[in-house]
Amino acid sequence: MTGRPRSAAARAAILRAALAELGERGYAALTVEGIAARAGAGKQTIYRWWPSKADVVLDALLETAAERIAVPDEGSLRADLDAFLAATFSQSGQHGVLTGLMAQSVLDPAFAQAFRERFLASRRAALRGLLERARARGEVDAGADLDLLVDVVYGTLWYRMLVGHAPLDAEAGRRLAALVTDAARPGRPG
Amino acid sequence: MTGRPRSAAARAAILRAALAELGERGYAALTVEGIAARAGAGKQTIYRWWPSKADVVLDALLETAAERIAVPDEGSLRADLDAFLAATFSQSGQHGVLTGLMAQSVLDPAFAQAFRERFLASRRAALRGLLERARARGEVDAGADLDLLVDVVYGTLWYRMLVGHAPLDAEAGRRLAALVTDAARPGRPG
Amino acid sequence: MTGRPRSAAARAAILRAALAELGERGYAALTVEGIAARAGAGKQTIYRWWPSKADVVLDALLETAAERIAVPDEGSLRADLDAFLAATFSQSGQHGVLTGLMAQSVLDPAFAQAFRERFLASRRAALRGLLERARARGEVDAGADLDLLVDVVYGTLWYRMLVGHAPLDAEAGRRLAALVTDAARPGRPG
Amino acid sequence: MTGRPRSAAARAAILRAALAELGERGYAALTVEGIAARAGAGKQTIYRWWPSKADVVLDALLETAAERIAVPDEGSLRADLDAFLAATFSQSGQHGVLTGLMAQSVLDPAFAQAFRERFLASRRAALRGLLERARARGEVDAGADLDLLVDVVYGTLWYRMLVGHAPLDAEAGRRLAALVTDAARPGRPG
DNA sequence: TCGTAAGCGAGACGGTACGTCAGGTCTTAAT
DNA sequence: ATTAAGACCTGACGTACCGTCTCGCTTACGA
Repeated sequence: MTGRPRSAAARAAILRAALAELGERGYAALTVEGIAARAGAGKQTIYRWWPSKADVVLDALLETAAERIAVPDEGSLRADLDAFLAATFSQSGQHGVLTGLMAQSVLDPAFAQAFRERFLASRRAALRGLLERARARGEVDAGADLDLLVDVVYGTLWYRMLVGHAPLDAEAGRRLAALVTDAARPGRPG
Repeated sequence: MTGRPRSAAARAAILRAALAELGERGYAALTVEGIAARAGAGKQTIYRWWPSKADVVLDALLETAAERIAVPDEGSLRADLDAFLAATFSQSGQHGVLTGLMAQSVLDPAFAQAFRERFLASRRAALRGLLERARARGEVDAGADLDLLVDVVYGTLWYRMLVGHAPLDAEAGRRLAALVTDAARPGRPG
Repeated sequence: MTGRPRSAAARAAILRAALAELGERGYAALTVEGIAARAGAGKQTIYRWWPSKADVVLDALLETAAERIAVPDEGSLRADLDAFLAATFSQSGQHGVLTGLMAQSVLDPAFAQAFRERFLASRRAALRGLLERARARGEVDAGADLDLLVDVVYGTLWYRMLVGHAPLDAEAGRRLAALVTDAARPGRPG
Repeated sequence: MTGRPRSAAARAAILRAALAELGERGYAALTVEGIAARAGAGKQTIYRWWPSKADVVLDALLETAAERIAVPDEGSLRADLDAFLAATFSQSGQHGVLTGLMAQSVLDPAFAQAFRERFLASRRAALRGLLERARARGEVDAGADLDLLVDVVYGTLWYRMLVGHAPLDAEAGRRLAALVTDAARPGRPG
């Protein structure tokens, strides 16, 4: 009736192997066979629990401690945005993984939903919370479209990550923070 | 010594087949074999002239008349941006193709360069030209980071195209145009 | 310390399921998983008691009442052989099972021994007993190689079952009985 | 229109590899992957030309020079049969291959037809030709069922090969030859 | 004008990975 | 201790495409 319970060891080994393969070979070269072989797991065990290799990577990513979202509270919108973007930009080692997941999300609608709901949404919520706090302090126009502001910030980040035509460094973060702070200020035209 | 020249018919048939497959099956299901079969061409003919299937799609896309970039000149930045975004958003039928190419560009660095230089660059240049005209008219701060503004506009567009969490309609275009116009206005803090 | 005794119900369900699968799908498609699923038994229960799926089938076969060996005693060798072959041929519904077991016995030496000792041997002994009785009556040459005669009879049967190039009907039985009766007669050259 | 022609080298390498794997591991352990790997061929190349691994083995077997059928002509039925059986028994190294093919032929009807028509039929025809010659010489009863005689000979051989309960040596060949010669003699009862 | 060099459709080739199936082993809770 | 359930590792299956390679056949140049 009950059956053998799922092996936590196998799950951990698979997630660990996925990250290792990602690091060594990159997202494009990732294969289910490779992950299974490195994890000492059967392919079936992967297919039993994850619909695609991208879901494995997503789970692995979400379990990484470094993935915790920093929500700064510096007292002013500008300082908060600076800190938020600096924290986000500092994880540049994961750009390859993130863009790989975004690519997969384009190619596989089922994964797109998981990616949106389990990864992107929490980051959007964090940034939105930051903006809402600023609005409560009167730093953001009461009628501002906060979702659009979130999209402007993350859109610019993702666009540069994906296209790679411009740097994602501290200076870029400061300029983007300044632009957004200004665009959100009270009294702007609607 | 010269040999038989390249067949324009084969080239056209291949591009046509690529677009047809794209339309019927979507980017993820695209295969070189499928394109060749539908075009009545040999696979070798494709590999002889294009390094990857994404390059075929890119060529096909660039040859589409609808792909011509509209660079409006309405007399004011706000009106120009409105028109520019409206024109861009109206091509929503191609979102699947565009996001597919972006995905491919993540997975294949060689294609990424082609995509950046042959597709994205000209669109960025068009938008930048629009902003430069506005700056010459005094509608944009002299010290504004025009490249950042371009990234903000295209970043937001691509982000919404890729994630699909928010609409890309006329209203969204107007709000984005308003935000950018305001952020670029002279006298804003740096 | 003795633990739960073997479940007769499980054993019966497994044998029943094996026969049912055999009938519906044929020997080649038989799987331990399929038998277990249909029997509502665990795979382990099968592996605990039978070394291979063929052994399950062998047990199932040996338990079938129809499998009882008819050893006729009609008073003459010819009549006995006729009856024996007629009885054997009449079980033509089991040809698929029998040839399946013979195939398995080729592919698995461990099963081959079980098949030989638990199934084939008793049938050979029955036929040999029939011939010995005939020899005691003087219908068979004292120096005849009874084992060879048994092989000739069963060899011809199995060959036709396996190859399927010629019928195994009443007429074929009579001809074979006549041939063997004649070949075994006293006074034949050695 | 034509396409690249089939590679004779690949075909030969595959047949050679199949025989080598057979010799080293036996029929039961034969895999398409193993054959492909040893032949340095792609699996698809095997699947393109042969419906199953057994068909590969059959082709390999038919190409072996040692497989030529010896049809002796010694002047008398008894001597012919002795020679025929001796020649057949001498190829005992191939028993494993032959029984493997017979097993496959039980499990796969499509292969059964190929095995019957391309392998068994020619051997049956050779033996039948030998018996027909004897009948023309008056050594075989005019009304004898030659097909039954062929089945008796091959049936006995196959039965001993498959079951392995009795030797297939020169002495066994002589006894079988004697039995068949006697059973076929003119004037026997019908 | 005619050879020849390259392009062309076709399709076989060696590979890699896919997602599935079944094998035989193991680990639970329940009996 | 045995059972049903079912997860586990293993290994082979047959398929899909990859990118390369030969074929026989055009086609247009240039000697």
